[in-house]
Amino acid sequence: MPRRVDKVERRNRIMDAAMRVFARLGVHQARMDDVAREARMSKGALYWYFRSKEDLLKAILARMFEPDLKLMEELVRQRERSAVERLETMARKALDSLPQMRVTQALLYEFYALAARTGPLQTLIRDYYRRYYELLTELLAQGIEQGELRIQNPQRAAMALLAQFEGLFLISVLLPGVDLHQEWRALSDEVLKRLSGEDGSF
Amino acid sequence: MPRRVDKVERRNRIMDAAMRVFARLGVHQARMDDVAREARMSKGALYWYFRSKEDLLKAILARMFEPDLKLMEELVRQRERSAVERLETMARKALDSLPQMRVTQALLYEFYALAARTGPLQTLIRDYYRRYYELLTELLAQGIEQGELRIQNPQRAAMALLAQFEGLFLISVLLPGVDLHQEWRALSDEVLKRLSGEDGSF
Amino acid sequence: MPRRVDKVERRNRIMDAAMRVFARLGVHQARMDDVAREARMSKGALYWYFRSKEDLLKAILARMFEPDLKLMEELVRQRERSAVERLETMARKALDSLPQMRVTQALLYEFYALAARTGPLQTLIRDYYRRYYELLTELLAQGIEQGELRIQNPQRAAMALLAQFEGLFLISVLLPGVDLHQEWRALSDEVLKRLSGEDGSF
Amino acid sequence: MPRRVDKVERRNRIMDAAMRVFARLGVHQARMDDVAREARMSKGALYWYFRSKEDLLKAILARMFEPDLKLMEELVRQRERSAVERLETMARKALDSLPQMRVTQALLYEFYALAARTGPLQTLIRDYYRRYYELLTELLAQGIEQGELRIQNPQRAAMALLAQFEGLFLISVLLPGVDLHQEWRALSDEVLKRLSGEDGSF
DNA sequence: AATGAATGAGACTTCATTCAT
DNA sequence: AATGAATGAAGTCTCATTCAT
Repeated sequence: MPRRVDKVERRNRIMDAAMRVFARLGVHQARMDDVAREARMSKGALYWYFRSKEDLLKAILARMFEPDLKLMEELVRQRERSAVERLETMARKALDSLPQMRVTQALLYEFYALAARTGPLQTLIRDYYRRYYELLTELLAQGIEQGELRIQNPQRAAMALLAQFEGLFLISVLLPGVDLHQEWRALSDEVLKRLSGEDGSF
Repeated sequence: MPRRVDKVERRNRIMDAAMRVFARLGVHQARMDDVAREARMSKGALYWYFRSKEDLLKAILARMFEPDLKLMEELVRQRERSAVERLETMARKALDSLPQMRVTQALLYEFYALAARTGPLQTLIRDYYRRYYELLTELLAQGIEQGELRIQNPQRAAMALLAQFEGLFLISVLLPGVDLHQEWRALSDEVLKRLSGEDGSF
Repeated sequence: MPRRVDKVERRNRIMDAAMRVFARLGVHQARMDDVAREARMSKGALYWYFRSKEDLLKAILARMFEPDLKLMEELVRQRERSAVERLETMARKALDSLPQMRVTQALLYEFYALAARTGPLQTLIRDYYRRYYELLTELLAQGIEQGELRIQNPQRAAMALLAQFEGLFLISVLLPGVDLHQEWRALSDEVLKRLSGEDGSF
Repeated sequence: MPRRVDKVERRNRIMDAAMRVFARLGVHQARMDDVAREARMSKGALYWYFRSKEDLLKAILARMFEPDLKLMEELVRQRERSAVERLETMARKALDSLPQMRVTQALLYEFYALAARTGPLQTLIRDYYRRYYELLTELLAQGIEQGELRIQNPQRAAMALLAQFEGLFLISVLLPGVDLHQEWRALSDEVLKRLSGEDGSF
């Protein structure tokens, strides 16, 4: 009767620790020793659950993106609901998760840097992002179809939306004084108004 | 009489090489050997012109940001010109430099990742960014003063502008299909219209 | 009443597996994990039956050499039989075991490499080999005594015999085309003839 | 004006050190640190001259085998000389190099163990050995042609010769008391006699 | 008796930096 | 000014062994 451990819990614990360490020191500067110490395990245990540092990084990436994708997929599926309402849900959830995003923001930009460079993670990150973009486009298309949204091109609108939120997020890193929470809410409100508004500014 | 080498030219050559290498491989993955080879020098020579890798990185950072700051400072100084015109100049210059930005985009995100993380470069990057933000705010303030711009808060408007352009830039990395040049122009046009427009959407 | 496992059978199973793995990968490159997998046990179980990897190796070594020694001891004891006949028996048994030797040939040379190097296994291997040599010498001495063999010095003859067979065996590793079985038989025949022949070429 | 060093001398110094260390501890047990210390260099310097441990091992292997091959090639080329005389030269040279062979004997068996096992060095070692075998065969063939040697099959004779000398060499490892020098000379004499003798015992 | 998990010393290799010329 | 060589700390990963159940 061997020692029983919850493999999933173990992997999550390591990923949690690694995210903190990676965010603090940067993916490359962080050593596996640091991760091990943060996870209160030996280095060897890390390698019991993850083949390599890169493997660990990929798992973290997946775990970061998948909940958002899941939410979007769910929202896109709810065709009976109004598109605007669903966009509001989305915006609210994003707002709620902002506090914990702060922790991983550094890590996120690390990932974006990786996305800009040919390498094993580039495709992965871009694939996640593209999927998110496609789902958002579909949601907007549904809104147009239902006559709720006064926009012409759901693809360009989706892109513009992503750009604005990503931009705000990035700015909050570069200009530390920015009150991300407040600006995010303001942007959400305005954008939702414009999407359904008559001026068709998207 | 020994030939005096042009120290500035030498430093620039090294920085050019380093930027290419850093953009290609990432700051951390790139070795000083790679930089030396790209610059067609010995590794030792690098250390004649730069104290360390970090020093080289800082110099590159400075050289990347300073022309933009110089331009902005110049524009802010030209109080006799219309603010909208000066913003147009700014937008056009940015558009012109887009092609070469592509090359160093990866490097830029590397810097942003560094900006998100406590460390010696964080302050430096944020300082540059803050300075740019302040100058843009001042330019907008001049526009308000001159009655050209129909916006309330030049600070928030500056932030929104930066966010939108940074956002678009980032999106173009994450969604490879995006035609950055075209989108950038479209965004510039729209934003300038909104800045001076009656709806006060900023 | 708990089922008692057969310790000896278990140890043999592990040794069999280890021999295959060691032969395939080399003693050093082979990991205890590999042995465990080959033996269809957990790694922990290995350590229930063997104190350490070295211990396992020693046990394998013993099990490889002892049957040959047993046979030789038995033959030496059969003083009533003709020496030539007994040598023939020996040669035939060796020939019969050639096919399975192929499997462990790599391992054998690993052992010989160890025998050439100061270390815990050196003495062990040399002791086995010396014992074998002594028994062969004794057998030859009996043959001389009985007037069957026309050789002067049983020690040198024993050494020469061993050298020739070991040499052939080694050559068959280094020159893959060699038909070991055929050459071995030819050598046996010739050597037996020369041992009892008139020319005293040993 | 950079520091000038003799790269060849440097490589040789490292190889000398590595041979001593490998022979003493075994290829796998020996660490690159050990080699570095023995060569009185830093570990980094080792990697300046050799890409990897395996690379170093290959270079050593080449340096061990090539002089013997060179000698054989030279002898085979000297068609005007009697084959027996040339074989005598060969035997004498081998005898002369015996003392230093002692040092690398352990290493040699390490190599033979590698030759018995699938891997990057197997082909290399076998190729050297095969070349040596072919050259010896050719030399014997010349001897037959010139009517000096009374043997039928130069290939089998070459194989038998190699087997006998390799066997003796191996035995001297396994039975430490053997006087290798004396036995080697005795074997050489006898073999040369038999090669040219009338009994055609090869 | 046996297992799956965990440990941690240590292996090879890399690379920013320094040195001798 | 510049070079090729050298250094050595540190990084990732491995693996014999031990542990808790």
